[in-house]
Amino acid sequence: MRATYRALCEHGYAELTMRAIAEEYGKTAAAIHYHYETKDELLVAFLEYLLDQFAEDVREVGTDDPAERLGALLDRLLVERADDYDFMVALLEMRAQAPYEDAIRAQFVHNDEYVRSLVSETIADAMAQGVFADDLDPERATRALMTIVDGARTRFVVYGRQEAMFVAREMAAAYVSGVLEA
Amino acid sequence: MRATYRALCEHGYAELTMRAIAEEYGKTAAAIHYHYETKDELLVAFLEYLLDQFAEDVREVGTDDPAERLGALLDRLLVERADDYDFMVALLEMRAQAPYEDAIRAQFVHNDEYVRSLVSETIADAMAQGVFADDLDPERATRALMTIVDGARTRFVVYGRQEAMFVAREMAAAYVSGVLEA
DNA sequence: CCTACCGATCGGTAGG
DNA sequence: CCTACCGATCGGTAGG
Repeated sequence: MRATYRALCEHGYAELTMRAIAEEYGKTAAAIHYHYETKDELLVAFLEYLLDQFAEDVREVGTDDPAERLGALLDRLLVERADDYDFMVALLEMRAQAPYEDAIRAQFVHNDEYVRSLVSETIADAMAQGVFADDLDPERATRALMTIVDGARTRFVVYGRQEAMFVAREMAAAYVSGVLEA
Repeated sequence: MRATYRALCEHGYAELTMRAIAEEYGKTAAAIHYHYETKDELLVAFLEYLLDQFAEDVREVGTDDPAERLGALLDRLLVERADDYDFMVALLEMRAQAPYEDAIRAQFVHNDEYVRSLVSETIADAMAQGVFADDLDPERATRALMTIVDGARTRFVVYGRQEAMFVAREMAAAYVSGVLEA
């Protein structure tokens, strides 16, 4: 998985070969086929590995106070990823395969549902405590926030500007205080 | 260019071959090399063709009233693209190459600067008219709106859900009325 | 712009 | 998990 990650970062998905992965692995290409029957199977396993790191990252936010917790979640999703350009590149490379590989799209859908449930429940908690407006649709607000997150990641990778993540964090904060707390 | 577009939509960037493009073109692969020396050169020309369609789309927004014009721009960037899944897929496929091809990244940067200038000037006009708050940073507000736009496009393609575009349009509207007009 | 073809490289496998 | 190798396909070109 780590060898696949390094090979993907170096070559990009379009130029990713079993031989390049094997080189990072320090073994031959045949050795990889011993563990994974096909290239497709390897890449599906790799995406699971990649997305698990995302899920772990947001799952371990331990704050209880809902408003504070929402801020911590947004920090995890935006600020703490601003240092890892390679990771964001790897993510976009895999995302671009979703329209052509159902198994890959399904993994992204599943991961997105998980992250959204964490955010959505936090917003619902804040509403219950009266910190947020009482006429919100938590799922809709969550989708709005995830749109910011995915926009920042895309812009970070395409334009190579880390700043995109901080602009997004500010914007998310403005949305929370300007719309959710209204 | 049209043949390249069709071949890209059908196969994705990673599986895009000169032969597949030639088949859509209705000629042989050698015929393409008569017009473009290399595959890279063809794809750079193709991206210019693709991004020109975007630029044309937003350039022709003719409304004068700044607040109305900003709404029209956002409609062009979000709502009117909600019917063209293939176009958004083609865009993401090319975007994923930006980290590995400087020429491609440069084209995206240039296009983004152009679109942002249109939005930014409209926001500045609205401020001058007193419709928007007088302490805004138009460029910063524009980056925020573009983050929503790019997030929606990415989510539309990755999750295959057109709804992402409409959620983003609502969110952009909430940002305009909740932050810019505040 | 086609026919015919090139060397290089691809994903994958047999046999050990 | 390696050596050795397979058929298929890649981007690109010579000659017309």
